[in-house]
Amino acid sequence: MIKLSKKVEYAILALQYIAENSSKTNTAKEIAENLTLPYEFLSKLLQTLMKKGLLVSQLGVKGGYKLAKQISEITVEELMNALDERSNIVDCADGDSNCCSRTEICDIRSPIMNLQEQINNIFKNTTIANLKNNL
Amino acid sequence: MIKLSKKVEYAILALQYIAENSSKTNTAKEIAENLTLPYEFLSKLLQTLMKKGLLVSQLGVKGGYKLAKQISEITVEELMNALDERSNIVDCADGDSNCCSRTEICDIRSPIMNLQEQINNIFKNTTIANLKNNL
DNA sequence: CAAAAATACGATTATTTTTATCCGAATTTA
DNA sequence: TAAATTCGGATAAAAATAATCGTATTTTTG
Repeated sequence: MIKLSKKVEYAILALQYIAENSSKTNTAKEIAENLTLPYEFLSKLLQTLMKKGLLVSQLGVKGGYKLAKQISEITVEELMNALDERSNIVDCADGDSNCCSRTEICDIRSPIMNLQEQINNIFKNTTIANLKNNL
Repeated sequence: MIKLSKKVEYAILALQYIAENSSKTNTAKEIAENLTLPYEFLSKLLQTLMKKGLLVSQLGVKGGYKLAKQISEITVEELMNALDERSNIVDCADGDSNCCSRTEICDIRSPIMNLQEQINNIFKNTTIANLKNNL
């Protein structure tokens, strides 16, 4: 619980890899091999990032991916939003007021939402570029 | 992802309930009924909290649970530790240096650990008493 | 133009984690 | 001794996560 999914973890590594090799287009295969990540899974994930505007892709031979924006401009929050629908720490944090049977008497909702915001702020204030050693 | 487990959610509600009824011992059944939580599940959970020293239990008829310490003295971090083994956002954050094949070249480990600490601080600075409306 | 190297996309499967339940034993009170 | 309760182990069900498969489409290159 309270953990990053493999998707997010792999994506961070992949984005950093692409950033380091920004002079060329990087194929999913090459990235997977160099980072020792499952190709098919990574491939899906890159496609998602492309659709969400974090990557630009080129089809066909000589195809691959490039960054659509600098990794210093991509926050962890943005990445998580791109890869997963929700990042709510509790179900009712997403605005569904009838998420649980005790909604009317639920005393913890608003303070939990506050916790949520604090966590979001951390992810909002951390970029993919920040998540690297030896800066 | 990045969400509180039901265990933690139910435990927060239960601890607050017990705090509000601290003059008596509260049975798992009563708590479950009043909060509309699954009895068996809650029951297990309370037993765990007892073993971890957050609750005191009394066996037999007239048995039940009481707080072992004030909810203003129980942090969310303490509760999560009591209920779940780990609260690491990534697997390798728990000190296992061979958790992934890319450990030696993994650039993101230390910054991720930093993220981890920031999140832990939030949970460390929030008590169960804090997680209540209208304080 | 044909073959090869890629991404694109939908479906499906496998694995793990989370949530929930069942049952029998031990304890305490009345 | 019966009832109400916690205790503890095992198991099951459900959900989420992770991974794979197969096929189509696009593009380059020989």
